[in-house]
Amino acid sequence: MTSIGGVAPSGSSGAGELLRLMLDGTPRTRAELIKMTGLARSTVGARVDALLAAGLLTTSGEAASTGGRPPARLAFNPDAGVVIAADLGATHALVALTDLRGRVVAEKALRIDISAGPEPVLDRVARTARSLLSSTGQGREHLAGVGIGLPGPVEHSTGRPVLPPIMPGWDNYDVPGHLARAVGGPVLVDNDVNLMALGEHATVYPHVEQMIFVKVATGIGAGIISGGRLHRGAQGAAGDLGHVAALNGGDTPCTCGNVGCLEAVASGPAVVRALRERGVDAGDARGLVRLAKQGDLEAAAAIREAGREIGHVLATCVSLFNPSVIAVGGLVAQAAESLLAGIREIVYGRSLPLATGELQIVASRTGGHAGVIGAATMVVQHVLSAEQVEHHLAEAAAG
Amino acid sequence: MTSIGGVAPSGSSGAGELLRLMLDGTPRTRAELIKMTGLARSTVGARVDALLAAGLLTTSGEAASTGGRPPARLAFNPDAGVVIAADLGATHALVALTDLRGRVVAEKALRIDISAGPEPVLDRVARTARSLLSSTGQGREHLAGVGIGLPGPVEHSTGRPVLPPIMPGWDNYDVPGHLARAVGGPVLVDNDVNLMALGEHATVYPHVEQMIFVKVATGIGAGIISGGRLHRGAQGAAGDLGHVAALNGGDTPCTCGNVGCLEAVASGPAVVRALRERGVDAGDARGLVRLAKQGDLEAAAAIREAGREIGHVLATCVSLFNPSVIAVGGLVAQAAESLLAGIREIVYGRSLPLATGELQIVASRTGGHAGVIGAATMVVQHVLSAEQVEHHLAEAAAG
DNA sequence: TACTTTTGCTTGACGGCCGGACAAAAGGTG
DNA sequence: CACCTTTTGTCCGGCCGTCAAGCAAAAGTA
Repeated sequence: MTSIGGVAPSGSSGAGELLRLMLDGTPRTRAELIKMTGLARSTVGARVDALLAAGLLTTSGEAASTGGRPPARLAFNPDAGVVIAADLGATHALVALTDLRGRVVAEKALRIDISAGPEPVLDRVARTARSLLSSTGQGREHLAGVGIGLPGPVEHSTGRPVLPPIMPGWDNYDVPGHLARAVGGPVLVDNDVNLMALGEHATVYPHVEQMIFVKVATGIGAGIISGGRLHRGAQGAAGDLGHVAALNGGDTPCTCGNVGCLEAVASGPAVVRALRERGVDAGDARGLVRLAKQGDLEAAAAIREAGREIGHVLATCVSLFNPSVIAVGGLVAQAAESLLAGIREIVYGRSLPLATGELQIVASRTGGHAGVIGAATMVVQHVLSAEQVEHHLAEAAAG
Repeated sequence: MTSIGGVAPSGSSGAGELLRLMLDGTPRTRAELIKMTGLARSTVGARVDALLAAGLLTTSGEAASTGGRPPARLAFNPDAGVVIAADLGATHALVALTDLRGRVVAEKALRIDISAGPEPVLDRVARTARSLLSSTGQGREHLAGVGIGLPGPVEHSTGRPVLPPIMPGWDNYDVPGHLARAVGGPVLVDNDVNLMALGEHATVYPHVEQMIFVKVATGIGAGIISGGRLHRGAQGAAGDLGHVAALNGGDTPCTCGNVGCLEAVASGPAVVRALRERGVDAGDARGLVRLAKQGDLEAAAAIREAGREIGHVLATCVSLFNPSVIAVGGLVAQAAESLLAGIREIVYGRSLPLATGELQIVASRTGGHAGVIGAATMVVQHVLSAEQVEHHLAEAAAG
């Protein structure tokens, strides 16, 4: 397996591609793999051996015999490594340890102040990550990588925030360098909403090619899956729906300095404000959701009205993008019925039948964990890419 | 080269990938190819030989000597085959014969009536295609393929129109089957605006990853390039901007049955109508453009106002998509200054700096040929994909 | 017990790619 | 003119991955 000529061998083992077939989690027999890949028995046997030796595959019982020796079932082994996944907001952070399937094994919520700057915040995240690793008995050699979502635009290829509006001191900071030193492994960074989209897509809609994930909380943002892959845009700024002009935005001032932004009329704080003007004091967004869940009609109506405003923007997105699924998450989406009702009312009424015919508008199913699940998914997709697996196996064989 | 076991050989020659490097048109020496690919001299030599034998590469002079034998320059040979490209509108069609670079060699404009149904229209296109082939002395053996753009949604994988609003009788019609029988070769079909986006991208912005092409004519539509590839959407309905709600759409009735659509206030006919209400009769969209080019202030103002309406919708698209380029084409865009001014005014004023910082909003450079160039590009990208080239070379070696 | 099915392992063959070697081509230099 | 340098074009032996085929073992069914 060691490369003789020093040049990368072009006829690589191909075990990585075989592993990718198994990443959906369904166990398969060797015979099924032979059928799926079209490879020879001997080839599949050799690749399965390599993956079993690396611990990336395990045997999981036997299938029913059809008259002879029962075939052994092979399955992807999600415990071949662990991932540290973190989802950072303005005031809260969630740090989790997941398996290679993106399932949360252990987690810890932190109160943070993102405006304190990158060093103190990332140091606390790193400490929490190390304690999660040691409390679950995982050494650093089991760590496959670290994924982290930040509440602002990120240049994914470098892992650096770019001009984030609510993260003073973070602009162009080397997040991967810091976390690699403090925790280890490859470190991948992205915008938090992008990761929520990635997580929702990977765990709930793996076969959907086009979808939009909308987060409605303090801000409003969207993550876009195009052709089964995350669409990040030219500057990593795609999905920034918060500062689109709302239909009835009027002169409502927005934190961005402009007026009439969607975020100024349909975000959590905006709905709380609108409700206060009607004489109902919900306190904050959390209180708003509580009221709505208790059946308060005023709160439900206000949330539904926000849904309509969001729906007008999403109608344009539907016409432009033609997704099959719109998933809505974020704190306000916990009062899902009202919000979805408002969104659906406008989107289905306003878009063309061809685009809405097979469109589902649904609540997020990953709930509050969408961010960390997405961060873990991002790491797993990187680490278990065909090239990375080939590389790993080659090193294991050489060492 | 013939496959012994009947199974596709996985260790294929790889000449296709080498050809892909040459598709940008720049001539290169063998030494440069060796550096770029990292392959051995002998391997590059063998692949170049195969491509030279197939006519896909040609030698194009010598480079400067650095003291010894001057290296021979190799270049992609765009005359290794021809493509029939057709762009169909409601009343006009353009049929062209292009080389493998997408350059139009010969063309013919037709008056058609798309509502006459697929058979008579496609038969006329096919007759024109055959006459273009014979008049340029090209036999069917030189035909690499046929590409055709239709004014409605198309399921690209099957080449069948899906519920097209202005093409009665075309729904689910087997366009590729008909044209393959009547002309020959592989036949690829797509929406006309998608093809305009593809053509503009391939010929003017080949390295741009995210862009939007907007066509403003009788209707308004957009083609989207995401990650360097065409984004078609879940039902092939992506980019349908014409029936998005315009900001000042009011109750203006639209042909789709809804009110306030962008197409109802900013398309060519809509601007002509608005102008007539101000007492200026431009006749049709062509007359409108003529007036604007002659310096008529009323016409320019009306077009600019249409640009503003389009700009409001595009501002949302920019926030959602974060493209690097928006190219504007179609008949009305021939009065580019006024239209672009209106679009820029709103988009740059309304979107966030991060998204607009490197955004170019420009007029289409492919002009009236965008559609056929895109159709040709679609065929070339298919025919010269690595797999197709491998296949072609293998057959040539076997036969 | 005989048969079937699946696995694990081995063997011979083939094709792609590598590295090296050598001749030819084309220009510069003494 | 002879000689050197650089690059190309071509050939050859060898390595590696894959394939097809075969055989023994395992484990269940008839």
